[in-house]
Order: sequence, then C-alpha cells, then structure tokens
Amino acid sequence: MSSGNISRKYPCQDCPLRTLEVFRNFSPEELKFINSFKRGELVAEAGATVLTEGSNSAHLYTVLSGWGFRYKTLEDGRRQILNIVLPGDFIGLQGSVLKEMGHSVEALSTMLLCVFERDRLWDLYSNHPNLAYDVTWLAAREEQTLDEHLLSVGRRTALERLAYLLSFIFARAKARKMTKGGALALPLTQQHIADTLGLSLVHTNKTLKRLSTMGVVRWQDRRFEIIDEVKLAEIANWSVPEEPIRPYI
Amino acid sequence: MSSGNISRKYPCQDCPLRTLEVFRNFSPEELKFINSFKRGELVAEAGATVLTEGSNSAHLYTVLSGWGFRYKTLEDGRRQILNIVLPGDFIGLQGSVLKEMGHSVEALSTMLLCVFERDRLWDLYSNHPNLAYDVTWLAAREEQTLDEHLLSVGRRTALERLAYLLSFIFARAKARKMTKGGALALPLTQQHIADTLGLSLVHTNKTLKRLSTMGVVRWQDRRFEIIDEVKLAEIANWSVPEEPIRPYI
DNA sequence: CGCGGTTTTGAGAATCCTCAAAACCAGTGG
DNA sequence: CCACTGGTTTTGAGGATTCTCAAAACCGCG
Repeated sequence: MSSGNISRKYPCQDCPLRTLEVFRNFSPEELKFINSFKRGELVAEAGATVLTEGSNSAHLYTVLSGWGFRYKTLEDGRRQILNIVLPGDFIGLQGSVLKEMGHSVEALSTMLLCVFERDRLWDLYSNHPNLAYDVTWLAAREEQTLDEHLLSVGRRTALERLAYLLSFIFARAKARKMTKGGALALPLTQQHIADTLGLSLVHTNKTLKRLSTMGVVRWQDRRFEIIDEVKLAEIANWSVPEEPIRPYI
Repeated sequence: MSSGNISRKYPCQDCPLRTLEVFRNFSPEELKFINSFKRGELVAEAGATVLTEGSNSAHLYTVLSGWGFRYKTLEDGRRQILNIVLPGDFIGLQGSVLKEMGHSVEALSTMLLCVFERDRLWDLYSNHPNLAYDVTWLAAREEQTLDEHLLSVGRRTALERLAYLLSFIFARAKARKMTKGGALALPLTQQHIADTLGLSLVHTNKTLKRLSTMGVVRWQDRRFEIIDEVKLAEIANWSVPEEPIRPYI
C-alpha cells in the first residue's frame, strides 16, 4: 500500500483469470456476490509493500496478475520468505480473521490486485457458505504448502531444497500458463531464492551453479529454464503433485 | 488410528476444557450443534498414529487432553515435526477440505480426542457461519504459527531456535494450565526437539546443555523448567505474544 | 561512461553434522 | 535384588556443509 492507486472496477464475471482450468467454475450467483464484495482494483509496483506485518489491514486481496512474496523478518533484518504469491492467490486473511498480520507481502513485479473490504467477510460467511468453504480451502492449502516448505528448510540439503523450490514454483506457474515449454520468466533475484531456502546468497549461487553444470536447469538474466524436469524432482526427493483445482475468489 | 477405541460421548456442554479462559465462550446453541456434530471419543496411546499423510481420513478431531505432534517425512526417513498438538487443537482439516492429508499426527502421550464426521462439516458451514468462521480462524492461526516456525528454522541459529521453541511451547502450555510456575512436564525427547528445529540430535543436545549452563532453563528427565523467561525470549529474538482467545470446537 | 544492483569467485572460518561409544535410566525377568 | 534390555542422553572427535568477508565481473540504464 506504500504505492499504487485504486482504479475503477472490472466485472468479476469477465475476469480473464477464470478461463484457466486451475480455477474451479463459479456459478453466476457466486460471481455476482464476489463482484459486489469487490471494492476495486489496486496496482502495486515491483518493490511495493502490499501488506505489513503487525498491521491491521482493512483489506483483503486477490492477485489478478504479477508476482509477490510473503515474508517475515527478525529485528536484525534477517528475512525469511514464506511463500511466493501468484495470480489467484488470496492474501490478507490473517489480518482479517486474527487480530493482525503475522507477515508482510511485497510485490516482485507489477501486481494487479482485487481489493475486498474486510468488514464484508462476515457477510460472505453468513450468506455464502460455499464461498466460506472456499476461503477455508485456501487457508488449508496454504498451510499444506507451508508444511512442505518447512520440511524442506528443516530437512533437505541445499541442493535438494533448491531443486524442490524450482520445481514447486514451476508447477505453480505452469498451471497459470506463465511458462513457455520448460522456460519461465522469474522476477526473483538469487537473494530472494536464498531467503526462501534459508541459505546465504553465496551458497545459493554456488548451488544454482551446481544444478546448472549437472544439466538440470539453466539460469540466465532473469529467465530460468528446466532442462530435465524428472531429474529435478528426483534430486528434490519430491514427486511433483498435480496442481489441484482451486477456488478463486 | 492404529490403536485406540471409541468410547461413548460426554456432552460438550460439560466439557472441562471450556473453563479455560484461552477458549472463547460458546453459546448454548453452538454447543448444542457441536455436541450433535461430535460422534464420539477416541483414546490414542503414546506412539499411536492418529492421522496419516496421504490418507483420506473420514474424521476430524479435537484434542481433549494429551500431547501430540504433526510431522512429515522424506522417503529416506528424515522427519520434520511441523507443530506440537495440544488440548483444544483441531486436527484433520486438510483431510476434509483438500483431497488428502499432507502430514501425519502422532500421540506423544495418551490423547483423548473428540471425533467428528467429515461429512457433517458442510452442514456446519451452511448452518453455522459463526462456527465456520471459527474453523477458518483456527486454520489462519495455524498458518501464522507455521510462518513463525519457518522463520525460525530458516533464519535463526540453533541456540535461538531452541530458545524460541521452548518459549513457544511453554506459552501454549501455560495458557492451558499445564505448567506449574516455570515448570512443565514435557513428553518430548530430544529427538523430537531436534526434528522440530531441523537439527541433529547431537547438536540439539549440546545446544540444550548450553542453555542450561547459561542458567536460562533446566532439563532433567522429562521435566523442563524455565528459569529466566525474559532471557529466553531475548535469546530467541522473540517477544512472547499473548495467547489469543481461541475458538474451541 | 558511470552507477547501482546482481551475480560470480575465492578463501578462511563457524556451525552443524556424522560416527561412535559411553553413561544413564526405567522397566523386565530371572 | 540384580542383571539385562531398549531407549534416551551425553561426550568426544573429525569432517562436511554452509557462512561471512571481500572483491571482481557483469549488466541494464541514465
């Protein structure tokens, strides 16, 4: 919210994201409610802070386009990236349901966000149980993802962790049609990768290099390419799961 | 479910846990519904597996008493403990809402669990929006806790991590009146601690020893005592938050 | 051309790990 | 009552991974 402005809306019924098969089909009534729930759109430039840890945001957001990340920091600045935020993700729930946000969210590229009023969440729960269920679905799914990340950071080696992360990000991006073959334009720096993996920048770089020389991935400028998808998952000790059909609010 | 049997119920209205102030007061109607939602009680002995990763459990549970833990493992056996399960916790939501459980749950001590039918969750969502909201609250809270753990495992040193974990567990136990002064009977082995922190057993032991000689905690048999609560939180780089009032389903 | 941010490389140091064995401890059976 | 057993804790020691520090190379952009 440190930058960006709210533009006028765009009917949810025509939302371009809805054509993706990752997102479940919503009924006209559901769409109508969501459209009324939506207050407007917001553009966040790369680097902008969308949500702040400790704050009590009055809004909830759905990502229409662009990349972001959720993170927490220690007082001395050490940062841990908790998850990557992609189109379709619903963010800010913690701030609405609990007292305050436990994490921050920053844009990695220009992000287009749908803005919802926190106060109307209760309306959603009382009158649209199916959507309420969807919100819970999203929360449970995020939890599952975090579980996986925690396993990774806690128990996988640097190489395994990196392979897992790349595999994970690629699968998510692919389901959103953001990839071209094995290639993906990643707006992440190696510092971001390091902060996601719980590693230092230097070691992350060396590990990435190692994956390159192994002929599994390629990384130039900000493009990243998977050469051997199978081997990548193998190194990660991870079986890439189907991206489940998700609700998109 | 590998052990344990289902006993006959016990009205939720008289649930002894409800007297704790950590749990928000429920209205008679809410209690009535929960009571009808409840199918019975289950006893899980220490070491029993309550929920299994990859399974599609037909049940949800609320912990009445005892300790447990959620965890995931890699194929080669490396284990990461994701969180400690304490009375009042609601487990198995992932299995109900998503296709399948992403983690397992094991009992650390004899656990008494309330069993709920997964199929009736939808009933809860359609007719009891306040309870549906509570379920979401619990999911969001668990997510917040995981965020904190991930920060810890990814960015804190061994000493900081341990201090954080002990502080965290103590605070949760305290809110449930399971502590006596600074003392707490912990059914965890150092191996469990290690698997929670993402450290080796040996290093965990040495770090624990270090905290002892620093005069911050004491650890004998399975009892654990906090001597200097302030210093512990300080080492952890963590400000012990108030345990929020939570719903208890 | 110069600048700021990012990536890359080198090198020594610290944390944390594995291996191995001893000490301890509660429970079990002789 | 004591030896035995299995699980847990403790200690020692060498080794690997990962870290920090430092600097160079690179790269897009004004």
